[in-house]
Amino acid sequence: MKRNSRLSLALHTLSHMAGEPGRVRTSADIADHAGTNPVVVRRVLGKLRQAGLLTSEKGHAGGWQLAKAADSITFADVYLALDERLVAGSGGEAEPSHCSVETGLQARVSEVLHDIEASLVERLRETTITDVHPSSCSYCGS
Amino acid sequence: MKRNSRLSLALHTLSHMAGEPGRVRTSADIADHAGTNPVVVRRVLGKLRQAGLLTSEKGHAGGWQLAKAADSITFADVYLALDERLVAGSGGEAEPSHCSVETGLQARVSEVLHDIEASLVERLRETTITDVHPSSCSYCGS
DNA sequence: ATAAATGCAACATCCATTGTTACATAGACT
DNA sequence: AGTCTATGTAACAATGGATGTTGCATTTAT
Repeated sequence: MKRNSRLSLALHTLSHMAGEPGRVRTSADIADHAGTNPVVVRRVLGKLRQAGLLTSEKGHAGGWQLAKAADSITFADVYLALDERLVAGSGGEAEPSHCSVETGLQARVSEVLHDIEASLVERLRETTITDVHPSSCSYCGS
Repeated sequence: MKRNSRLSLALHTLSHMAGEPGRVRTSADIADHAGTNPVVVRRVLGKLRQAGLLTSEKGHAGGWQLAKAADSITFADVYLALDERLVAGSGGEAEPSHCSVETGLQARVSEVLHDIEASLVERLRETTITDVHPSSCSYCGS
């Protein structure tokens, strides 16, 4: 895994689940397929569960599963569930500065970044999890 | 300094220069005002010089100054000169994956991020360096 | 010559993300 | 009950990118 990894991992996993909705997957299985660690998987998917996109069951035969129809989950839902900010600096406020140039600057830049972040979310809202599942998929068997 | 720092430093410095175009500033002066290090300043401003936005002179009485009119320098020029990518993952290609789901996913996400990056640049193109210089500025005296 | 500036390389520090280990807890099966 | 397998979570290690720092060569005005 490298960059953008939380969002990639989340979308990747959800997409596979969309291809085989009934199947319960363990974090170990998912981690193995994604080339990462079960704890990392649980961290990421835990956020999706908090957002109501997934359910998890503990104990024997436990694991993870979609909480709702795949075509009702958009990329934006996933993105927002993860608290990611792909637009650097679009969250958080500018530090106060004694310099009026700096202050005015930050205000302008922040405004632009905030707008761009919003339009990113709008774009992500156009795609659902079902939109990316190809006909040939060795993992889910479809 | 914290995050977004290269762009902030660049815009901040250029804005001050816009208020007093004739004045030559050393990297030490600039670093002092911005609360950072002269070497960092030279690194950042060096990129702006490569892009033709600034000139620098070595030796005694050397320093930095605008290479062209402040109102002909947009935020986009500065942003592009720095090779920053404020939209994470919008640059670089996806790593090849054995998994077709992953591949399709990356393609979609990359497309969106690329578009968003482009619209960020468009937004930045709307503002020039002169647009952020306030009437009261202790540093440049204007 | 000397002083003052940039240019640049090499290294150190910091910080966020990811990866790892360990363990408590919960549920299914015998 | 007891065991096995899973999640949940905390604590810590490793990694990587950005920033900060030091040192020195080079250039230029005095």
